[in-house]
Amino acid sequence: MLEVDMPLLKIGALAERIGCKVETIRYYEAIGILPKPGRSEGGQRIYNRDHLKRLNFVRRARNLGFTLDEVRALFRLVDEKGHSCAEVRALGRAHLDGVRARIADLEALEAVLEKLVQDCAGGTVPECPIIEALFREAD
Amino acid sequence: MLEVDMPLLKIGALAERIGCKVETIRYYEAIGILPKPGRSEGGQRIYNRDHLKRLNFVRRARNLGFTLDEVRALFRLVDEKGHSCAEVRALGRAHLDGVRARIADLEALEAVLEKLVQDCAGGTVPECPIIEALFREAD
DNA sequence: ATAGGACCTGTAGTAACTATAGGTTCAAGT
DNA sequence: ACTTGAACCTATAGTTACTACAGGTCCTAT
Repeated sequence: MLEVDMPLLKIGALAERIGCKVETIRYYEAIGILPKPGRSEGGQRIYNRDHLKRLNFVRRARNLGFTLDEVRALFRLVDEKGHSCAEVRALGRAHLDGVRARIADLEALEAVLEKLVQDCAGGTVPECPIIEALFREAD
Repeated sequence: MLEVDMPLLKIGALAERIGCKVETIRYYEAIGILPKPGRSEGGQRIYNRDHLKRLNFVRRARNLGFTLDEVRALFRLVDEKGHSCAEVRALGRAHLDGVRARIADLEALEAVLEKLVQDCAGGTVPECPIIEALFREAD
């Protein structure tokens, strides 16, 4: 019962389970996002349930748009005892603010592009309003 | 009247005029986005009105979220004779579609984050709903 | 004449991976 | 037991669009 009875995975199986590339897992290990796993006699990485959970955490957080630095911060909160849920929420809220700012930027851009594309009817390139708009305001 | 009577700028003045960094201009030249300018006797870059207009074009397009590859494509349409405005519009429309897709993604993400942050009340980290959500669905 | 700011080239660093090269280990089939 | 080939290993380079050095040269004003 040393470590048996839990699913031990090699890197390929882990990658498939999580739905990411093998290289990504090795990359996360190299930059210290994931702990170094044990190795087989031949030197191949062997992962246990903990690694699986952590990798899953990282991928879910990444899908929510958190940066790896933010993931690191989240892990610190999880691993060091004595942190409050409020601290986690603060990180989440800051991230949400960033997301909203990006949405606003993109929507402004969408409006400009929409107008540009609408104004562009037929004609030839020299009079194309999109090109005009891009060249405009130069000296 | 060889080339006099138009404002000749050194790289620093050009950068200031456009509002970008000197290094960015040299970078654009290195990757072939901007044509190589003339040089002074001492070897310093000398820019004319054409360079100014092109750099302005690049920066405006970048601000609208076009990639440098898209800018290259736009320049090709401008420089090669015989292209129609419709081709430009097609590029613009494709780009607009990309922007809209990104907005949709971010809005979905916003909804998830919003819910996560709302559910997170007080308590300690082990029971924090954000952390729970991130660890969940692992084996 | 000289000080120092602007310029030069070339290289490395950023984020978050992805891809390649060249070599080893493992598991299945004969 | 042996062989094949997939999966693994390390290390390095490439991606995007810049930014930031380091170490040296040029220009301009005093």
